[in-house]
Amino acid sequence: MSLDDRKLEVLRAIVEDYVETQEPVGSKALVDRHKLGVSPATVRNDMAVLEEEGYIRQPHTSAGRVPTDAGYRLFVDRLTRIKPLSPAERRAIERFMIGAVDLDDVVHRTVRLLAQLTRQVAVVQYPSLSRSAVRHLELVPVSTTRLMLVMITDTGRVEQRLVEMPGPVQDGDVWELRRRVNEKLAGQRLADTPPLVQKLVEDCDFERRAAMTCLASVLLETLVDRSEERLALAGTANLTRGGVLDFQGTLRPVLEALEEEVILLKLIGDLEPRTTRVLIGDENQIDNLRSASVVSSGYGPGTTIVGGLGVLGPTRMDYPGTIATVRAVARYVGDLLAQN
Amino acid sequence: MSLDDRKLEVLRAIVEDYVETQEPVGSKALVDRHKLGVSPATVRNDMAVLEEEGYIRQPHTSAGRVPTDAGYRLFVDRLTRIKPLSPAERRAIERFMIGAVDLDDVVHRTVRLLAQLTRQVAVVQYPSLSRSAVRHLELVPVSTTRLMLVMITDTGRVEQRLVEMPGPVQDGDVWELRRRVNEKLAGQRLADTPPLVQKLVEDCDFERRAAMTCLASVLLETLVDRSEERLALAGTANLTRGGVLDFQGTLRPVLEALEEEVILLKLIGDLEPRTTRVLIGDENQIDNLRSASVVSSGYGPGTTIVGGLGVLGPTRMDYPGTIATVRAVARYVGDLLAQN
DNA sequence: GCTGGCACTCCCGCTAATAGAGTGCCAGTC
DNA sequence: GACTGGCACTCTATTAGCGGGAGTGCCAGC
Repeated sequence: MSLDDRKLEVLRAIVEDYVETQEPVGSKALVDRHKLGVSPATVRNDMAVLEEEGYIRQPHTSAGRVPTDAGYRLFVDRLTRIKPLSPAERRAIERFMIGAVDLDDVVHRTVRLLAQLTRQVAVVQYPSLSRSAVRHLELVPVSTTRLMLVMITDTGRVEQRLVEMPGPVQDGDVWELRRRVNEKLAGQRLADTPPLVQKLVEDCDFERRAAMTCLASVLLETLVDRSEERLALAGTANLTRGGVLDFQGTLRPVLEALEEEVILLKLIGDLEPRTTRVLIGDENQIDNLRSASVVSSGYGPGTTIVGGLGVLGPTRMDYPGTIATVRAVARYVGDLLAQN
Repeated sequence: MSLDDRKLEVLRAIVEDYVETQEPVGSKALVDRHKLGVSPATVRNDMAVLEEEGYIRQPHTSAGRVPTDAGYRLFVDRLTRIKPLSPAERRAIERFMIGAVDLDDVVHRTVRLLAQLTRQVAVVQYPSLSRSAVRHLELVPVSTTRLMLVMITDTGRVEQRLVEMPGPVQDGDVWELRRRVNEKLAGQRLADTPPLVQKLVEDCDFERRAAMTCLASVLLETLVDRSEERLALAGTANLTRGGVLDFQGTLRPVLEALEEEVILLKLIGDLEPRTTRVLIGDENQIDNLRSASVVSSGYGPGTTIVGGLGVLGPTRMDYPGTIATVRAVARYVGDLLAQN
């Protein structure tokens, strides 16, 4: 038996009411609040079917119905009415972001904004290094045998790292190294650099070979492999909304998960351009976040993606609203980056 | 009536037991667990006095006693037996910190280490800019009219900021600006720079005056005033230990406070060299953290302080252990910085 | 295929009763 | 004078029992 239109309508009503009231919703309450044009008994029959199909369930016999993860899934995929952002929200975004002064600032403002608008936990990934291009590499001597390597990318990220040289380096050497490195790497996307770095060493004249090898290993190891991703987080206090009801009793597992960068990156990583992804319940594959949903989106100038951002909350969340907000913020940040 | 030795001993026993069991402690249990050499009745009399003096209280008639903030205060000030770190803990510190590769790494490892060892929320302040000295300033052209200003400090912090120039700048100009700025500011403590920056502008030849003015304003505004402090936070999941009993019901206010940089800075700021500060309950003057205590310490090379770090938990915390750990970690990080 | 009616189930909130822990006080002892 | 054992008292936490109510499933009728 397939689901006719009315059954879908019933499902939508259940989701909407449950999200709002946080209480199992019964047949009577449903017909009262929504003009379904049929009697409670009919709705009950529909509910029985929806339950059999796995879209809703009863916490216990003779309680109202609650959506299952599958129910939310169906709701998000087929029943979501696009909810345009209110003018107030649009204004809020602009007011919040205006005057952002550098990348750090943009990211911090964004994450706070998201947390505030959605009233959930927000996560913003810094522009990913591997998807950025090198704008300039700078070498600064900090002692006779140590250089500070500073990399500036086109997305505004600045990464630095100390390089321990094999022996004392002269100003002239630094100059030469800087010239060569920039010549080869400036303008290249980070992801494409490893072979170029390799080549740099090979092409180097003998006397600077050792120094360049040092530099190259730091370049490879640090700027590409390690610490490649950074994150900002905000709004953890929002987890306590809705009492202890969401997240089955304890926040502990959720808070633990939020401390793991790897987990967060997984949640908001691997996104398709121009789409907003919704992971419901254990779709996110993370044990600690069984009862959480994640709405995420990639951002970047134009249709490219340089990083991800998103929002985490209880499965019982306002999907249409959250999706709209996340999408709008992602777009706004992308435009902001495009201006640089 | 003053407190004789036995009464103090009773207070200590109460604090220790309560911290361990999280339950109000009664006279009988006390004499059983500690060899006080007197009968429960006697202890009860002592308790009555301690209560009158405000060091302990009863949650309700005929329950055991619980320490008040004043009780903890007395305990920390006069009754704390110094608890040396276990060899395992020492090893843990070293194992954790070894291989830290740059400042970011050091700070992140430190905050995680603290959270893990104390099983509380940990906060680490990045070396404060105002207490750092400029090691080098670098100017990197990113377009014809924009420079990236990068500042490297002796504490390892690297700050960068985009500077919008009044007009196109040539390589030679950049060179000259860089030379002048470094000549004047390198080696200076950040706190001392404002007048020097002022001087830089005044001493500048006419043709570069406009550019230098621009640069100077960014130097002042950004590197000294704004974003001067950064923080790392870890271990929020530890707030959920001890159920909902600590923090009177909700974590909400605590989580909210932890999101405010200003508040955190206040908690671990203004520290005396070589001391560990303990703020108990509302001694910290922050409404949201009435039922929290903070143990903090300054760190830095030698006896100087370049930043603060600390731990936040319920007033009912293991003070001797936490104090020892915080102190040890602060010292370790200080030594680490001294090596650079 | 929809509806009204009805019996049934189960949760929730209320009250009452009980056990237990701990106290304060007092009279007695060293 | 300080300490102790004994005792009555108070308050909490737990358990059990008992409607009220919301919601369901099913069935007969339209």
